[in-house]
Amino acid sequence: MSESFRIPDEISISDVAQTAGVSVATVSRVLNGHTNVREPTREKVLAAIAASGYRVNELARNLRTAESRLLLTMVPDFGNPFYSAIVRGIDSVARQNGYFMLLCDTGADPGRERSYFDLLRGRRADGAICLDPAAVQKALAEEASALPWVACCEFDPAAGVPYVGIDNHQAAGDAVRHLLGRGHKKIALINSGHGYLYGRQRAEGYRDALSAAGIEADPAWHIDLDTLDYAAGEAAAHTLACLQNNRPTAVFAVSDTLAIGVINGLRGAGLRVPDEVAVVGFDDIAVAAQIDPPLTTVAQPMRELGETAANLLLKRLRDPHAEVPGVLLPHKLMIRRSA
Amino acid sequence: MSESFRIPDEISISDVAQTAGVSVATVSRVLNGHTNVREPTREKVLAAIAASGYRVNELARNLRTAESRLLLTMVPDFGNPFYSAIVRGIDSVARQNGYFMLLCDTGADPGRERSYFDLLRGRRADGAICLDPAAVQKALAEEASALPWVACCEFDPAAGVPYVGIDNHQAAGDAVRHLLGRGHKKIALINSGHGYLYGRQRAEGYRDALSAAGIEADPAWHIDLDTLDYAAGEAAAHTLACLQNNRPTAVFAVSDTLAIGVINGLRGAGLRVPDEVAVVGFDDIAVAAQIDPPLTTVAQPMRELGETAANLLLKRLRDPHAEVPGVLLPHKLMIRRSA
DNA sequence: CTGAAAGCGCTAACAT
DNA sequence: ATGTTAGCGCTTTCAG
Repeated sequence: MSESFRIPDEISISDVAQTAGVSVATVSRVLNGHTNVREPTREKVLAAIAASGYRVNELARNLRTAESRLLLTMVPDFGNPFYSAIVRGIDSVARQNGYFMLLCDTGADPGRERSYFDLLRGRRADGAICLDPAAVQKALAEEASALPWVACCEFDPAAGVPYVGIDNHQAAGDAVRHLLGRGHKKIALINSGHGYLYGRQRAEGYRDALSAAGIEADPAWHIDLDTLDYAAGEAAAHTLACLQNNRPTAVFAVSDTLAIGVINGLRGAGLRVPDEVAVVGFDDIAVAAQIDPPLTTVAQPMRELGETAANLLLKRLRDPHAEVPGVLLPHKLMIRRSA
Repeated sequence: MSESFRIPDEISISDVAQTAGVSVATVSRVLNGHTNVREPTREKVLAAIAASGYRVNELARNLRTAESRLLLTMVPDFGNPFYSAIVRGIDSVARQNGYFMLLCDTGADPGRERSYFDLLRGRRADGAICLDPAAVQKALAEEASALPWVACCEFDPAAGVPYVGIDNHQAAGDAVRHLLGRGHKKIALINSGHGYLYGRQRAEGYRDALSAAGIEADPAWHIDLDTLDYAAGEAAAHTLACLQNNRPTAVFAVSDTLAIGVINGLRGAGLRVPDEVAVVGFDDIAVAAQIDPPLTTVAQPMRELGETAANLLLKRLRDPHAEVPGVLLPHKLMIRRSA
């Protein structure tokens, strides 16, 4: 089972030093690739390491060097495919720069988010990227503002935290104008809860595009949801379908998951998409192009969003005093068959 | 470099001790909730902590206590919704037991998986749950077998690593028998690459169910893919659709993402589901019930899978010598409209 | 080129 | 009840 009751890897640098017949300093030098070690010595050390199966205790190293080379990414819900492409972008630049990226699911809960920020405070991670709702971020804005983190997708430009995202107001306007261009005048909005900044911005974009066209929306067409589940979208569609006398002919959902649920709900209510009701979504997640009819939606540059966020963070890590800008990336309307 | 440039939170336990006029031991005692501290003393310490904004350096604490209370979960691709429910199960039991769970995306790459295992070796995490392909796990089986980890969904019963999963052979058989029961005799199999154990097991389940019914499958109906992308399923559907003289009337895909792609591809080829071709998937991800037609699929108990994996790991952490069993959880065929 | 020694921030005996 | 002290395993001056 085991040596004589010590688990195999209780070997420390001094054990290695001893069997190699050198000092711990020398072992440390070869461990870190320092050049000032004579070849024979280095080889002795390497041999001792190999023979013992020694592994650096990163905890000790991190304590000494005061860095962990770990980055955290916090998402409100990693069940939402929207985040995966972003996270992959973050991961790839982190990796290229010698960092590990670890993902945390906060469930959009301030308490949980806070606990992950504690990993930062406790020096167990060097920095973080937060995709949580702006409201959640705000909950710890003051106390966390000194911490090395950046906001992605959701951000408060006034918070003094570096961020990257898109112009949601404009993007929502583009979606609505596309619907307008197809002759729709009765356009519903299916939005997420008020915790999300993007929700407020897209709602404004929707409203502004409508009023610019001289159209006034029926309040009954404006539905606020507290989740982005498919099921929530489905339920919203039923609500809309029941508006007998004044049913909208189009709906703009602020998330593809919602939009997909809406299409399903419409189908359940016997309404055909896009003939009777057109639907446009937001994000352009992978499955959006797979469903029937393929979803017209506003594509976010997900991978670039992630890469940019990671680069901003890295920059901030290199120079804590650097002015890190907020950046907005371009979106793009993907016209498919649902609208 | 620093000294005069110290960032605000360079405060250590001894600073606190000093301003509180006590020893570091006492500060440590109140930090850890030990009872043998007089109330007035405790209050002095608490005040000093609050005044300074002091935060425990977890790195130092971890080094001293030799545990990090961090758990790692490695997935081959967190873009696949199948994993999110499992991960959520893991997360919740980890949290209940005072552990943080952090997610790693290995991209099914042995090199990356290895680097995450290094976090374990370097004592930066206490344990891990691995959902990677069995082949990837195997790549480091020997060297990693001493490490505290468990396998989830993908596992090699002979590897000596605790695991949890389902009976893939049986589950695939159930799917195929359902198709058989509907009168299908020409049933295609769309499988993932050979790296996945579940792929081999489900292929066998498929074959066995078929031969038990006295049916021999045309080799052209057996398509192996090297990804689970929607697009791959779509492409496979086209291949199948082109089998003019001997086109299958049903397809069993080993993943819902594949099945959804297949349905889309079939539609593109002008074939109606389920009338002309029936489709059954595997996993029962959230979107499976949303598409048209709703997908018939084999549901895995995803959340329980995750919870069980976490419990096995925790058990192993508590007692490294405990015999931790392999466990198989029940699956369930969800009959919807696609087959 | 190599070693001795200090110390990162904390916890836990061991004293008092 | 509180303080003193010895490390956890490592990196890094500072000497030689």
